[in-house]
Amino acid sequence: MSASRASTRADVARHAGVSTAVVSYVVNDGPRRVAPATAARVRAAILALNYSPNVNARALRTGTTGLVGLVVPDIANPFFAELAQAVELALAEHGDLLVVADTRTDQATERRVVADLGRRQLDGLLLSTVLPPGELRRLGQPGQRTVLLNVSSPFDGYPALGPDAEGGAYAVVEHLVDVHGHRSVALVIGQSSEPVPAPRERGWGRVFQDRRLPPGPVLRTSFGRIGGYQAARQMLAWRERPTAIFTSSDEQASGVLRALREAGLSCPEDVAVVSFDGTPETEFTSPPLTVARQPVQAMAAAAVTTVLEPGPAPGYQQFATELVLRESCGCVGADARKPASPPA
Amino acid sequence: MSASRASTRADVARHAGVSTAVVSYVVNDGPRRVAPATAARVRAAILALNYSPNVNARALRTGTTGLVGLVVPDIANPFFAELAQAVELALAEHGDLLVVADTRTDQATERRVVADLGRRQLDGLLLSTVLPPGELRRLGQPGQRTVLLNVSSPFDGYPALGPDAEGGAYAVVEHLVDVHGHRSVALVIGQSSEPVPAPRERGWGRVFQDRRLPPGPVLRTSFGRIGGYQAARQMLAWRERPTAIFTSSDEQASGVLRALREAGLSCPEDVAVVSFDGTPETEFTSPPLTVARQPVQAMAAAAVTTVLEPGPAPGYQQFATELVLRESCGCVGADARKPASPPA
DNA sequence: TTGAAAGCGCTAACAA
DNA sequence: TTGTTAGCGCTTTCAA
Repeated sequence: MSASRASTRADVARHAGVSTAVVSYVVNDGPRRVAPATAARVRAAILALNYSPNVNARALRTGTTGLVGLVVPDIANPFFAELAQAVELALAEHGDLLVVADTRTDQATERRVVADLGRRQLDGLLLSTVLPPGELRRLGQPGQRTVLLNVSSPFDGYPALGPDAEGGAYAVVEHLVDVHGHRSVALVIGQSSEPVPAPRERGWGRVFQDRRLPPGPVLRTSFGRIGGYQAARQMLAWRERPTAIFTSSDEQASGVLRALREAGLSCPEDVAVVSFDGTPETEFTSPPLTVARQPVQAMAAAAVTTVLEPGPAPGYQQFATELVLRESCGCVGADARKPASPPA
Repeated sequence: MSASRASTRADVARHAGVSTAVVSYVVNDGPRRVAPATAARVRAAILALNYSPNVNARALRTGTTGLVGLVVPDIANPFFAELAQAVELALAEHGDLLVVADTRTDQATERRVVADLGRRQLDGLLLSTVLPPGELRRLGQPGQRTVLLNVSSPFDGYPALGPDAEGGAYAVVEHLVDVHGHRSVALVIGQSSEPVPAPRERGWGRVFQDRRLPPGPVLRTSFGRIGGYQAARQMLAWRERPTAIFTSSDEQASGVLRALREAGLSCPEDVAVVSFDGTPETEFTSPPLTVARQPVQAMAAAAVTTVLEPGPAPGYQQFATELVLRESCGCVGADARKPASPPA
């Protein structure tokens, strides 16, 4: 209502009878010391005038904005939503703000967005990319420090971090094979832009390699729920349907579960399902999902530290996933919980 | 790697043999006209020097940052994640960036966050508040235009928008009563800080009022999955358990569904469940949920227009929800889809 | 059509 | 311990 013009440090200086430098020292708690009495007067003036520093002016002067960007393929995907939340929390502890950009898993959009943010003088950029590695390298160094998120191996030229996707996939598929006796596990995985098989695929494949078993079928589809749903429908139409499915994301698993249900099949009795991510909703699906859970909090904290910390960037930080056993693999009280289902 | 210092408009001016003003005219396409030949020279220089304007300097000069804040209680809640995505998309079309802040449904955190963002010279603030209305009013006018999101009635002092929550709740509960013949519907709703009953509660209540029926039981709990789960567990322990449940959020419904399943009850046969929000995952729950769906895209677009558009702020904009009928109320092919379940 | 220059609010080097 | 002041890079008025 009031404030026809916000007060500036000059107003405060005048009001307190000091110089603007002193105001600055008080506001920033340095770099010079200020006499307690003077400081008190300045603080009183700040309160009286309801002064708050102009962030843009400071940014112009210091070259730092207190803003960190996060670029993700799909913020509505529970995994990225959880990641964004964790990153925001970690940033808040540093007094920094989170700028979110969503690329809709589209390469062109990502190019535009990254170029855009590169021009913005953010203090750092956290990037979960869908661009092929080669192109990313050609991106050159944008103004700010960039950390790659959600990658599963060292990435030349950038600090990077992510889950041990191969290990996580191995563990959860191995569980299906060794504990539940499945001889074959179908893989539902997102379209990869890389020439090498994605880590989740490698982990899955290695389980069978190690046991000299033929790997199960591979279905490449989109990462979302629909992708999982379609992949499962396809498989259920086969003459010989798989007894177990490993999906590369929780959302795909959600789609698979729906397809199973529509087909009148029960999980885990008819088809076991396990997935990768372990977002909170996996505890609430029907049945609850056995997953390789990503340590989201830890990765977010590390990402923020890496992007904000001065000094030489660490190369690659890998995070172990956690195998969470629930009902969908056949482990926990699967029958006690389904008194309504027939003996089959 | 290179750029020991980014080039400035002065570098470009020198390179092109013009003044800095002309560079500015070219970059901003105004406010003065520039001779085509000159403009071409300037553009060449910009390319040659890989120049891009310093956003902070411009922000300082013009007082606008190209940043809009979004404050939500829980970005990991699928509804807010979807909202954030839609807002980001709408902002991107304006060339603006989204700053996200998460209050974890905590009033103290929200106070801090809003004060923080208020000092940041953002171009606008989109606020989904958990503060009591009175306090919000006392917040006074922050620097930027603030639009309240997710409110269901006019809010004195702020432009605001949100779903017709009362109408949506009414429609979905009415469906349960009129079409499926339930005489009583339990309400699972989030803790409200308001003295008046929340709109969703009013809509639910009015269904019974209109029919001179006693309303069903009310369970106040948290908005999340756990809240729904606990509320349902509680109800299932009652001597007479409800035949239908309306939850105030999809996440609560997810919790209810899990509790039902654990208790060996089937939905909708034993207990029907309907909810409010209609996030994408409700199509994938078991069974798929009948919901009052919020028009997220439309609300996000309106929010962005309202916060960015100059001129007098519109007062309150309300959006109708859409009744989406699926299986959880008992509507669609509920038996055709469950060939594995016994006749009961 | 273009150039010169003031000044946005702040920080920090330098002087006192 | 405090004051003075030069810019950070940009936009835009005013003059040419």
